[in-house]
Amino acid sequence: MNAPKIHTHELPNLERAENGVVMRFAPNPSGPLHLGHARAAVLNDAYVERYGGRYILRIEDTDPKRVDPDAYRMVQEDIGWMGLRITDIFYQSDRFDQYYKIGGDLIGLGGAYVCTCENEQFRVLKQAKTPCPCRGHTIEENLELWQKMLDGAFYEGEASLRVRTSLDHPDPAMRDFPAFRILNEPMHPRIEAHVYPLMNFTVAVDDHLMGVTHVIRGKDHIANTRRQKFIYEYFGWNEPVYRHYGRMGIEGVVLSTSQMREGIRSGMYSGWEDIRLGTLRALARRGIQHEAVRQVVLDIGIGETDISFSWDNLFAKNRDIIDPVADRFFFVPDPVPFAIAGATAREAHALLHPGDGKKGYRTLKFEEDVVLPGQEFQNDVKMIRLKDLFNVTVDWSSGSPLLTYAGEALSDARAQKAPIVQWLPAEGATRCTLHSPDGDIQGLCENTVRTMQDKVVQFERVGFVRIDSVTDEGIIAYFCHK
RNA sequence: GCUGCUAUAGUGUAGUCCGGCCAAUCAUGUCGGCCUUUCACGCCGACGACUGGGGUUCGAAUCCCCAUAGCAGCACCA
Repeated sequence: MNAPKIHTHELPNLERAENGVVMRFAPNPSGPLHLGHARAAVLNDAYVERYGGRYILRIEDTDPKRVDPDAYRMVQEDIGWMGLRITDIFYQSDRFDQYYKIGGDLIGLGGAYVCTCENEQFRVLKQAKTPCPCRGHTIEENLELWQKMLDGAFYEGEASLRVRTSLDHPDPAMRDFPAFRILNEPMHPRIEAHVYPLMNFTVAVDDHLMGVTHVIRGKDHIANTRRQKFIYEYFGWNEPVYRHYGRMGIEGVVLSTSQMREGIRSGMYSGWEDIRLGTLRALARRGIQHEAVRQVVLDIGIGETDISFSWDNLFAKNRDIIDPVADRFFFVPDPVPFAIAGATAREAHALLHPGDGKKGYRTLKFEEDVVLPGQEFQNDVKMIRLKDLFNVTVDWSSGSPLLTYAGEALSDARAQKAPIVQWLPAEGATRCTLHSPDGDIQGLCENTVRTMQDKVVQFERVGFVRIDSVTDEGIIAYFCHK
């Protein structure tokens, strides 16, 4: 066995980071974390690790429509699984009073105005670079309207606070974007509010108040960064260093939380842990190690190129970690019973790990009746070696295969190019269902696997699996990768 | 439509800022071989890329221009 050769691309250095950094991971608690979150979380974590400093977890729960009360817990669990070195935790829902105050300050600076236009009407005016009537309010009028908003004088959609940018800005996305809105429902799970701040406002305010020095986030935030800079400018705050990495598409899975939620609701998926999902808990259930996720994310880096995530690359990292430590066991898919003629009862000893004899071996009793993988008999094999036991010849003359003891010598099996297959005693094996993304496989496995709950083992000639549960009914395992 | 970002092998990535050391790195993948009582691991070998077109230059993956493609934003989501 060799030490796992982990070589990961070095992340580029960050400017203005020599004296330490303050960075943040800021998820929306709408569901559990997935691979997309892991990228942001790990990248930031790695830089805090490199430069030293604080790593802030900021729960961005300012949209009650997109808050799942369970997600507060799930996000924490997922962060724990990833092993992030979080030093500070903030909930934006605890900070509304500050946002209101600073919103008022921004109005006082002439940087924001209360807009009571209809949304669609404003959109049209904006495209035409034309100010809406509300833009002409004086600061005093705005302050008054703002107070009315806070006092509940407006209903949902009737008023918003907009940041005054530049109406002839070439990018329509920059023109007078909203900072607060009014929402009458749903109720926020943690607080009572009807004036809700929007992310471009809270992010700018919080990044400043929390002393964030470096922001690493996806390219989809480039426009938001530019919007947030307007707020920095009004207040004269120092901007953090921004880096935006490219979009990451993931082959074969839905990453959108709302789509996953819908799939779960409709029964298409069993839950957030369904192994067909890209959630971290789904990966963990299959036996993907958090360190493999970290490595693959660091390997991908912070390039601005849009990329497609490759499961192969993740599996390779995971295999590097798992292969040296995973115990080996026999699993017989599609088990077919056979009686071996001419063999004497005995015990077979098979290494728990072929590269590490110190781990010892497991013992399998042979007493004439065994089960073998059905697919080994699809073509007319003449000889098979039962691994760690002996050779058998296969006689097809009666139509169905008859197996007869054919000696111990491995060299005979080699000479005959006999397949070496996993086997189990017909009496003394445990039922095992192996769930894989491609479907379920029924089979039998060694009884010892009963002691391996939550561990990742290798089913020889099948692949690495995680033992999910052990009951009187049998074992449930999840296929990880070859 | 407007605005912006990106463009190296099947996938990820190095090199691009400061042109020559790049007939382009490493990993993964695929194929072949060796090793092996697993179709795992390990070892050896092969395959495979600078989006296209102009320009600057003695010389361009690297600089400039144009084109094309992909992505994102233009939400009272994050």
